[in-house]
Amino acid sequence: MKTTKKYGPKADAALSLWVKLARAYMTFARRSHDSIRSFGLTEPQFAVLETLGHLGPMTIGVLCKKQLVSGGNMTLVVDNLEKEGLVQRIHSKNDRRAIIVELTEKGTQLFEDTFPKHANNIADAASVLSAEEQETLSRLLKKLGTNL
Amino acid sequence: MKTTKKYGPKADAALSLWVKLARAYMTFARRSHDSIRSFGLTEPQFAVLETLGHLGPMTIGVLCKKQLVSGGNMTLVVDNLEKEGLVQRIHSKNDRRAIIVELTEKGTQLFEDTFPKHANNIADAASVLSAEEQETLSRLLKKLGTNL
DNA sequence: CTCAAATATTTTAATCTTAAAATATATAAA
DNA sequence: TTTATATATTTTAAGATTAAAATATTTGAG
Repeated sequence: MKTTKKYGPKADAALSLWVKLARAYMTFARRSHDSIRSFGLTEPQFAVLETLGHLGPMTIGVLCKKQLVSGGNMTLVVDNLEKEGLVQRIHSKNDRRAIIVELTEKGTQLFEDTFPKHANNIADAASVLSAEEQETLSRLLKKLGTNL
Repeated sequence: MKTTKKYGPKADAALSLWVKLARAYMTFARRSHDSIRSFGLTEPQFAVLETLGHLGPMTIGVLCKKQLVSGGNMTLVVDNLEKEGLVQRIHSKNDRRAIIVELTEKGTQLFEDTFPKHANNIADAASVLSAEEQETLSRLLKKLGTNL
């Protein structure tokens, strides 16, 4: 969306950048969303599956930090995955406040079946950019994300 | 999040890019969110205010397309803005199915009071990047978003 | 003129998301 | 040992988000 008003050149450029970042993210997320839905999961559920599949069991608090979501949200997402039999909650022996979440056999199977497809879908979506452009974009996004 | 498995160099690079895009977006959105909350609005509400403030009254369908959200969602967001007295729904004379949403006097005032502050906040958040880097990032994001 | 197809918005059900508060437990200071 | 502070997760309330279905209206083919 192009503003018709001016807020100064720096602000205008930053607003334009923010709009492009939001749109690129939302359209990329839409595409990711469509393929994940075909696995019978929502994106936040798939994100948890992916994190546990790649990094192994972890507490709900660590999942929250990695996914950048609140504890209240993660409780519900894990509830729904548990309901599907894809993960299980295990009380930590070291800290009785803490819950460790791990994939069940079923969850591991679903992750191994679906993630390569998802990876290919993501690669396809990114293929409009050359390898160099992807590297440049990654570097600038990382720099942008660091300040915030 | 760095994957420990390999899905092929192209897929790995694309996955890494997607993670960085998602993180940059979410941390930027977090910052935007914090300043908008101080205006007593949520981000989707502010997005509607901003769109109507810059571009003038428009139908709910057009708002949906610009904001990349569903009709069910927009109905609720506009409901809440209406409840706050910031917008009003007007039945279109040209098409009795269509509803035109426009800012009230109160909504216009709030938009004019808050948007410059928001613009400055966005400029500040983007300032970690030079003007050239911002231009490069904008160009690559636009290219990425076009394919999707 | 009639009717099928398309469109605009709303409604419904389910999931996601946050902030704040509550509960239980761990940690560290006194 | 006691108590204040911090931490982990859950609960609550409210708003956001989608997909699908429903309702009302418009458009265009026959």
